[in-house]
Amino acid sequence: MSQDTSSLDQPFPLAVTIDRASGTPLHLQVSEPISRMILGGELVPGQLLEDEVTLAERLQVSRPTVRRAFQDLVNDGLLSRRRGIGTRVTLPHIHRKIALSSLYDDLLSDGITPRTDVLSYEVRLADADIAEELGCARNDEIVVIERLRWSDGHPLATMKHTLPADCAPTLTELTQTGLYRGMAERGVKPMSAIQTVGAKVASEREADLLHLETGSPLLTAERTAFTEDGRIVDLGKHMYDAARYQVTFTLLAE
Amino acid sequence: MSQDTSSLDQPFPLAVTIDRASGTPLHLQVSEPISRMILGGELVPGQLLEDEVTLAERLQVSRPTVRRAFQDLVNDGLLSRRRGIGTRVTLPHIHRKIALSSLYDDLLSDGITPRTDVLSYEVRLADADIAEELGCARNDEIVVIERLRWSDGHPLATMKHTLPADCAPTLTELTQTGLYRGMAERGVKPMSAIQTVGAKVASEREADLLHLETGSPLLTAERTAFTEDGRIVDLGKHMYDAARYQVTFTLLAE
DNA sequence: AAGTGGTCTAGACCACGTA
DNA sequence: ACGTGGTCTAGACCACTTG
Repeated sequence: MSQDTSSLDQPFPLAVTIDRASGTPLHLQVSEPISRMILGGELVPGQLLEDEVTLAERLQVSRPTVRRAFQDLVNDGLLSRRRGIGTRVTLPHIHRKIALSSLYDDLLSDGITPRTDVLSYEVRLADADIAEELGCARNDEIVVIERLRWSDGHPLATMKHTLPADCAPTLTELTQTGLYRGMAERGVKPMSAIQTVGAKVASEREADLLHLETGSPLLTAERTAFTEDGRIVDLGKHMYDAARYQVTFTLLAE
Repeated sequence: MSQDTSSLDQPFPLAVTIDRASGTPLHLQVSEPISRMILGGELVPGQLLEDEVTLAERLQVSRPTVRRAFQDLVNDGLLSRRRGIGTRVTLPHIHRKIALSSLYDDLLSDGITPRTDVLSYEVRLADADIAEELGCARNDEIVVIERLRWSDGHPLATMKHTLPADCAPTLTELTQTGLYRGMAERGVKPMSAIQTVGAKVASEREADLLHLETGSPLLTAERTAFTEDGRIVDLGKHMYDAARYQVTFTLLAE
């Protein structure tokens, strides 16, 4: 019977300290350490946390402040709360919502990958179709880039980008620092993107580029990236070797 | 110049009324009408809303209550707020986060689709591998179901499910009401799922089932569905005709 | 009955963007 | 200087779950 009262059911003594002199908001001083402990594995799924009243007293902050911190963590999928029950760390699969897919990684953090070749870099004028897709005017200057991404010594993906010329890095910047970093240096920061994933079989050209047989399966991704003010700053059409690349994400009911 | 002060920049006179007698929380009585107006197109992207102080006065509720309502809508991606600026309806592409993908639809609302054939329905005992994947014990009873989903008179997907026997609908229920409804009738409600999407080419059997040529591209989805308490209640392995099915979703930075 | 989270109030002060 | 949202407080009452 000594195992019946599992340590999971004992409120975890959260090692959180509040510094009222630091500029950071109190609710963040509460939520961030907890978030780190969960993501770092120090706080395991199912672990019960202190109730909000007790924690507020202990930290000498108001209850709404602790509530705000806990609620943010619930919205991030790290905690789950039930009235009359308490607050617990959610089950691990939910956490992946944070980590997201590797497709998401390459939205913001490329240039880190070991090798990305630039296959072509063209400056053109937008025709009617491109203008429509990019939400720009006809004959606006655009840049079309084709790249080949490598991983573990093998080609992993072909990536084709179409973007307004004023957002695009120069060819030199592109090869040296990556696409999104080059855009950031122009003050262009994608804040959201809508993405469609599908499948096709490799054409002869695609197979050549990716070192595959013609007819091999490819995972396709079409992504439209937006800045905060709604401007379209990148149209990406990518093709991945399906044998080596998949997309994982979490779905929540409701 | 008369167009410079666009109607978007005039605070929208929100038609919200508060009923303190109704049991529904005040913050919902504020946020839900706004949500409906945005999703319904009545409130267009870019529209400025009343500031929270004014709205709180007008509705005779406290400022934190209005804040709570607005913050929920920000978390849903419907509003965006900037200090010193105000609160505006976000740009339309963000709203799709709500609608999610059609893969998500068939997580919870199948049985609505025009036709789903049951190809096989087997009761087995879990071997070591299945037990591992399902998080159950070896030799627990499990049910393995194969189905074929149709759309517009053509087969769209093969769907294979493995689930604990006590979660599974009977064959009769399955054919009459659909899988997830049958599970719901057993009190089994999937609350979240983790899903991996990839691509492959059709084998001879898959091609036959889907009325395709061998070697046609297929979009694959493997989904593990969980109840709120973390129990695994469905392992799905699905294959879609890539020519007719894609997955769309939204990515947000940070 | 006791303990939990859920809701709500009426203030206060601050940081930021604009004019 | 002004108006906006961001943060914080110290209470209060309610609804749900468990012993």
